[in-house]
Amino acid sequence: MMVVVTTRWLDETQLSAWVRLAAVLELLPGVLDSQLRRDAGLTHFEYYVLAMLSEAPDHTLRMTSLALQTNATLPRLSHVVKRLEDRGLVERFPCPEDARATNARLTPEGWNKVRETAPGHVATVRQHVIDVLTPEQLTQLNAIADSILGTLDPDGNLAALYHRYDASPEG
Amino acid sequence: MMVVVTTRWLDETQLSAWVRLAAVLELLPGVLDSQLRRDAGLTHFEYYVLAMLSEAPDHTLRMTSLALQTNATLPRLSHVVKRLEDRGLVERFPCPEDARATNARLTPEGWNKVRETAPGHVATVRQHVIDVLTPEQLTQLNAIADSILGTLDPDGNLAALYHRYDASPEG
DNA sequence: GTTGAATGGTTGTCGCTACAACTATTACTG
DNA sequence: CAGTAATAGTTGTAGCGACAACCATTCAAC
Repeated sequence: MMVVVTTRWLDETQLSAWVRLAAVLELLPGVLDSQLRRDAGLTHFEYYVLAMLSEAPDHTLRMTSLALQTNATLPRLSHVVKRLEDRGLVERFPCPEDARATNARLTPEGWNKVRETAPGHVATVRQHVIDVLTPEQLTQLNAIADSILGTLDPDGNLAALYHRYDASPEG
Repeated sequence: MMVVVTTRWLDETQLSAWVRLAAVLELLPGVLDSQLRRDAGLTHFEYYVLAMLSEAPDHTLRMTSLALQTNATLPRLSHVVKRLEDRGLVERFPCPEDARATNARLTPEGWNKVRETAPGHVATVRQHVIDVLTPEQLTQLNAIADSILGTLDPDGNLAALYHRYDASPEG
């Protein structure tokens, strides 16, 4: 028995929306990455890792949680954290409650790095996304991205983060 | 003289929209890549290259044009096309008009590959983007992505593409 | 309380991409 | 019509991420 499934192609509006979204997907990460590399010597992913830690209680997270929140595999995270550790931005220590687990904690230098780096990053996000959209469009984008994430990230693992980094001594 | 520039942080709506968009940026490419790797043995970028060629007159493009349309550096494209050539999906030949230039052309096998692969790719795009949005949202997304691309891709280099691949002998 | 399975991480290897260096052809400039 | 600059592309090297293999610890079963 031969089964033929006819493809539902995209109409003009659908195609147009997808092509544009695909272009954003292709270009925006590179722009964010370039700015961070240039101004802070950090990959976007490295910055993301530091930012997640800076939001966590005691600036500490278990590797597994961190991997989940950053959409990284454990091996990848392990490599990245090792490099950040070599640079003195993060430190690792065994988790007291579970001897299998490892905690990653921001060092004071790492915390400073995040606070120094955040403004430039936010400015870039503003320049290319926030400030080119109307308040109405921002609301729409919220709903649109939310719908898309419904299938991509049903548990909302990546929804944390992106707070403010004030100049106050205590975060 | 010391200059202090106070950062304009994001308000709640802005932050929410950005976090969600960032999550989509992080997750969607992986999903597209996985499907293509699994079902066609192609990277998303490789598929993109083949797709661009399939849209071009005579299924042929100069390396530079192809690089521009796919947002790739020339070295990267050179490596990728070499691999595709080894697999028999693409062939390279010197450009008649300019002896410096190289043309890349889809082979019949490459053209078949694109037509075989397109339906699954479109289905994935539908599943995660098109079909989870209302027609109204698709229109909104069009305008939003357009605004963002205004700063990212002012010349519209990536705006081509994503047509249909019918079963008819001639494309 | 052992045994087997599941969890939490690390390390090693391969493939892909960025960057730099290089070659070859064409376009400017006087 | 030289000589220089700009364009078009390839190749080599280094770094990052995916995947597999591996070790250690905890949990589950009986």
